[in-house]
Amino acid sequence: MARTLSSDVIDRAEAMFREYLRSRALKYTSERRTLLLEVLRNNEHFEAEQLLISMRHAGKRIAKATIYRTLPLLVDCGVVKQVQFGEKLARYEHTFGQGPHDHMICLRCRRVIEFDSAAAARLRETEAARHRFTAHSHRFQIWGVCSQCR
Amino acid sequence: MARTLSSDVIDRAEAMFREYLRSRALKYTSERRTLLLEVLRNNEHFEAEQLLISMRHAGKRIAKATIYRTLPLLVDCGVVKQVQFGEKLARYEHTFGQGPHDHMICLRCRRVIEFDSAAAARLRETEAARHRFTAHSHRFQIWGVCSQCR
DNA sequence: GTCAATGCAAACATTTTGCAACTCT
DNA sequence: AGAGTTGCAAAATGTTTGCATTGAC
Repeated sequence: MARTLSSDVIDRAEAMFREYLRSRALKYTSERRTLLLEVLRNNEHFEAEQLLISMRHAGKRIAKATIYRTLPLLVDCGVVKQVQFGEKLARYEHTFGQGPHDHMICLRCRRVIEFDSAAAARLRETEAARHRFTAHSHRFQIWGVCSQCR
Repeated sequence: MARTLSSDVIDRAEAMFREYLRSRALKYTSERRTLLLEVLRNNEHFEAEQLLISMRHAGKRIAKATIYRTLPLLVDCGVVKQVQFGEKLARYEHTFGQGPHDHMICLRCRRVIEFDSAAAARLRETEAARHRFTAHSHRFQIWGVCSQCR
């Protein structure tokens, strides 16, 4: 779940976030930095409430509203990606883990398996071209049963 | 949006729904039939609230709770599929339109373009096999800008 | 007649918003 | 100093639930 953070990742993420904020005349507050670090510590998929709880545990005070207001900024600057597994709540993952990937979700154990998305990205370009569409991103989710559950 | 319904579609959908209900000792009430017809009249993607409104317009009274309780049944019996475009609310589409397809969503105009999902289905089998996963379904969504918006 | 379904309103969960106090730049 | 940010609580959104009444089989 949490992992040791390489300072390299922190530096790159922080640079992206700061640059984004600066370009829009927004501020890099201590809450935003704290949240950024918390997000990077989460290797798995996380949600707003979870961030609040683990930050509280770590003794960092932050308002829920601030989390909800900051997450879109992190998405916008590319540090975080929204993933959604058909639930109502918003799930996120940071983009400094393994490379581009999509998700398989086991219907039995709810486990999420990540798989390389290179092929899906190629397919997306093919399909986009066919419809004169300019693709920016995609989401490919596969539901089924994982090997352990069979 | 709405269209002329072939009685063939109605018959097939009704058969699926009734059979499903019967097999679980559930009842085919007039509310459920009305909702089924309303769902079939929607060629585009729809949501719970929309169904309520158009039924009210047509003078059919139904409680919101009934809609929320019935939609999962329609999903379960295969008449309806849930599609989700990264919003919080649940969107659906009935399965009697064109064949299996996935969606491209224009970020500018929000238009949704459907495209044949045969290639995506093949890719899903390839990826599933690679991870010893048994795929049941998938969702492939592409975000970008449509031809009209460029 | 029985068991499930309905309507209604209240409860819920998640996310958004208004506003006064505060803090980066 | 000033514009953007925070925290808090209230509001909004979408969905679920409890319960008395109604209706399908």
